[in-house]
Amino acid sequence: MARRRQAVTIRHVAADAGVSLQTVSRVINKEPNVRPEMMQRVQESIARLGYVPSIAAQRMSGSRSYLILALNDRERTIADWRSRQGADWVDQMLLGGMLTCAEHGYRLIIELVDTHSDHIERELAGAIAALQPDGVILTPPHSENALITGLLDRHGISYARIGSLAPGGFALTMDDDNAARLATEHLVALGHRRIGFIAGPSDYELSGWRVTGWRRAMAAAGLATDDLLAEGDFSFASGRDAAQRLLDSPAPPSAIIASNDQMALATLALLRTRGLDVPRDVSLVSFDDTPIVRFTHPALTAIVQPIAEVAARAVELIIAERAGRATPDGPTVVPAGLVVRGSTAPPRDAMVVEEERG
Amino acid sequence: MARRRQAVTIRHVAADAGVSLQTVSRVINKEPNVRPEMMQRVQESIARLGYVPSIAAQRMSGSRSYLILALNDRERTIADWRSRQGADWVDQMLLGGMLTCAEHGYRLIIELVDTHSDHIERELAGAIAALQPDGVILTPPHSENALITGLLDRHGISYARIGSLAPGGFALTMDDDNAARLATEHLVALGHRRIGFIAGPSDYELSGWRVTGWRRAMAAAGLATDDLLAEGDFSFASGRDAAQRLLDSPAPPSAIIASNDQMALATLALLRTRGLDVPRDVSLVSFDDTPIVRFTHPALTAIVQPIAEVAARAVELIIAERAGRATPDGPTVVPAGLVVRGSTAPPRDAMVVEEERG
DNA sequence: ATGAAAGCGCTAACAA
DNA sequence: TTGTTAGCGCTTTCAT
Repeated sequence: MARRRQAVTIRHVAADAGVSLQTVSRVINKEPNVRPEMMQRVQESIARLGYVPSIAAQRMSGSRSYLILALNDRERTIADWRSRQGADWVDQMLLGGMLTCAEHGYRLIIELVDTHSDHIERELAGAIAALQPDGVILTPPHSENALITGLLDRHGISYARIGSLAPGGFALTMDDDNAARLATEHLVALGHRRIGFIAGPSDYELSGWRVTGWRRAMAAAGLATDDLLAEGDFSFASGRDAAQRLLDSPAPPSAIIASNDQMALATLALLRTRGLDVPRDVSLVSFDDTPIVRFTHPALTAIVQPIAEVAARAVELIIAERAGRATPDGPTVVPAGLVVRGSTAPPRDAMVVEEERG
Repeated sequence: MARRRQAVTIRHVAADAGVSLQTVSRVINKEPNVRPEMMQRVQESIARLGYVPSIAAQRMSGSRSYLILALNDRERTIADWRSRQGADWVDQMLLGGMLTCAEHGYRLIIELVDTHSDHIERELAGAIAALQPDGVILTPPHSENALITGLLDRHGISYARIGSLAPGGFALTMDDDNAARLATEHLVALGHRRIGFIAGPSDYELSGWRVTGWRRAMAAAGLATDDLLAEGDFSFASGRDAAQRLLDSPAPPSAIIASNDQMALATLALLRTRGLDVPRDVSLVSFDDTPIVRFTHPALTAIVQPIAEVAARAVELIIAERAGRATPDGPTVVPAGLVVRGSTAPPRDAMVVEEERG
């Protein structure tokens, strides 16, 4: 294989336009101090020759690599891919992040990192040394990882943390407390009074926010939350256990909100096993709205996480900072939504009351 | 932002080990002509300093960028991501391709390209100029695109074509004809004699292979295929139309094989609309085995496409070629499998016969 | 507002 | 087997 060189370089453009390399560079980088007529002449040459700057060369001399790294948990991501259960977190990140990158001439590279802390610094340091990314997007459960943020701070690489409100970098959330409130209010409006909540693990900061949202909405409706909270770890098995605890309590809930899809599916399966109908006997709301919850029977009412949009915003923040544009001080909150499907209905007793009335 | 430089460069390593830059370079690239003791000394320095070569610099001087591009159809990919129907093609590509890349120090970058031919050359030429990838993986329907392969040939970039048997680059298939044969034989073994086939669009070469596999298996079983073939374009709507044609024929099939999941789901929905039970009245087999077909009622018997493995093999072929290792001449065929679920059963008449016997 | 020179980190070609 | 030299394509100084 011959040594591969750039077909068209800045040199060709400079020669074609009859200007110096610098002028071309200035045009490429939209720098000031170029007369409009010069700029146009150069841009015409660029278009005519089909010139595209080499990212490698830009990185070599300048400070930009036009690369943004999206860090995802290795174990969980690979497990999701292998199990083919329809989790589409990475796809949604790509949808929002990659397309937004493309708009600005950047590329998004998915990078998997081990949670195990021995590896994490070496791995990330290696990726940084190899790629010299202009920015890094952190996703749960790494958004709060001080080892990671410390490393990035030391390297002067800007980063965005999805699902975090901590200072340092750009914090973005998907409005978790509000989302839980939405789900709770939906059930309250249907007439439910005992609404159980299956929380996620506490190493995800957003788990707490969701509990808070549920608690607040319950309190606002004058409802108690004692004995109505169970914690899982986002896995199917833990969801089943949590649901079991809720259902076995002296006064079981007439509706359950699960903090993610796997735990909601586990709850659905358990309810079916016990001969309980959804939504007639128990209503069920899921977080995430990954593809599969549309295909269960009944399809699940779910909180829609705006993953694509939050990824897009994260990219925009990183690029804006590098471009020297103003960026917000506080966290960016992208609102979540609620999709009502077949798994929520008025509780049994409420229906009886209605029937008695009628 | 300060001009960001490499923290540890080849220079530091050379100084630390007391050798020349070139010797370090040779060790990094596993080149010959380095004494084992030298090599070890250098490797120790590399480990101690935590040195990782800059991909940008490697690309600048050498011929390798350690980047592999995976080309996917823009429109279809974005539609899949947005619709959140569980299509996990990209995930499976990442699972196989990215992890294999990582093993060899490469990175996989997903690149979306427009099918529209005006754009395709400019876009790809731009991506090549910007990234100078060491290899490109083509996926259907671009695997056979002469505009693309011509451009890659001219640039001397090695490429792999998934779902193609054409010469030029590395051809890989997922054993489509055999897969269709498997599905057909499964139905034949259950006692079906009229097995309908919904083909994919003809711009996907693999559509034809699947039809061939079905035809051969039918012929081998002594069964006719007249009036049992309908063509769709992989979309839900086209699947419904095709299923309609099959079911409205004078002698409708007792089993249907659909060339992808969307068309299978459409067939399932149509059958339900017509009050036909799956699998009691009609058996149904899908291609692809994307996540959702496990959650339909009944779950669908499906051909499992080894997307991850074929992506892994594609990456390996590209890397092997660049490393000067031997590569196979012919196409690489990765076998597909069949997962039997609830959508296939003996046909009604066969059951009647059995009942009469019993 | 424009240009010339220096060098980023690394490897290919050549020399020793 | 090892080291030296000359760039790769671009952006940063610093001149003009």
